[in-house]
Amino acid sequence: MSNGEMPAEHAILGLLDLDEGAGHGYDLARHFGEGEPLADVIRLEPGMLYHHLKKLARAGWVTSSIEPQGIRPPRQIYQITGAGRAELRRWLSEPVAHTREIRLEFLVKLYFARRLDRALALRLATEQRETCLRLADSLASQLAALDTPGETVAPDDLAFRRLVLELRLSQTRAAAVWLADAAK
Amino acid sequence: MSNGEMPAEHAILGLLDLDEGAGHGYDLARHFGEGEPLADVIRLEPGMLYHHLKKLARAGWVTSSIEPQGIRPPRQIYQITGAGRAELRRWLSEPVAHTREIRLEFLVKLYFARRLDRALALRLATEQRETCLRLADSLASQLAALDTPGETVAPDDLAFRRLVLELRLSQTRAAAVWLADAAK
DNA sequence: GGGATCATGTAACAGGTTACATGATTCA
DNA sequence: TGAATCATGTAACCTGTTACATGATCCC
Repeated sequence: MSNGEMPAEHAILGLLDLDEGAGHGYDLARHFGEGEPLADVIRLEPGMLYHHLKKLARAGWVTSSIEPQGIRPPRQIYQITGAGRAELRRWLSEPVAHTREIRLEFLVKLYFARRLDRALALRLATEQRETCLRLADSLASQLAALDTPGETVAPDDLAFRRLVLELRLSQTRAAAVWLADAAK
Repeated sequence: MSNGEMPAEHAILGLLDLDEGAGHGYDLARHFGEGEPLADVIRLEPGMLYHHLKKLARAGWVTSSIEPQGIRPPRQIYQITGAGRAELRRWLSEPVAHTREIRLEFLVKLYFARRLDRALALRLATEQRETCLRLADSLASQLAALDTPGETVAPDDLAFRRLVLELRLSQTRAAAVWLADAAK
């Protein structure tokens, strides 16, 4: 679990929290469909959604109860718990560790932080930017270290390594610039 | 399978092709270990490596034979086939479709293209850059379309959508700039 | 004697995709 | 008559991660 902290599960928690703390699967699924802002960021098929709801229940972050509907099929109503809310806040307050996680996980965090608590969203974006800047520094020094050779490396390998680091650096810097804007 | 065309399998094909067309699992595994240029780009644990070798054999891209070693355990020697070489070339000549695939899949392509055929590497990087520029155009026009409102959207949703598109655009443009350098 | 190296894997688990099953109801 | 909506899921499959199993030999 080094990598990626279940953005889908937390998105479900976030949706429940926004929607007065309760909802059912079919209803939640609509938020991931065509035209919804979250659909541009994370995809979630019904199968996985119901799977995640059960996982959240096992973790104690939601509870469920059945609501009969008369003619229509009965609904499983999921209710976010105190522990669920605490977990959501914890998750929303932590920036992601890697540049590649910005596109999906960070954007999901940002979406919910913006609706739940504007100040939290600003703090999140600011800290994410600082994380990126630290990463950029590290990449820049790795790049510099390539030119002061310790062992002899094949020149072709060296050129390729430089390309890899330059790509990572440029992506990370671009993210930092964008984050300065997102933190407004 | 909309997404990502098995970079690990193709990396194995590429290693076999570089190494006179043949090799065994343990030997291939070393190329993904500490300090190797590919290790910065793609991770491949032994378990998955052996799994991929069997898949490649089922696809007809490699054949295998056992080489007894006397005292040491016998080796499964894998040999790339004509079909395997053709598949490798096809894969190496196609840029990736999405910006997020540049970091892993495109870099693997670039690594092998550079060692196998310099002209191919330049063509690949150039076409990848053009793909990125087209994507950037599309994102820019989606951004512009946000300001000419068809339906009424919540202003908060609109701001979030703009952020998402701006992030994708900045990442794609950064990749295009880097690719101009990589195509030299 | 203990750990690294050689060499090939299996097992368990986590996450995700695609497709399908059910069965009533409303709408064109 | 047929499609879409409501509502919940299962099944099969693929990719990937972590950890372990085997058993000899080489090196400190």
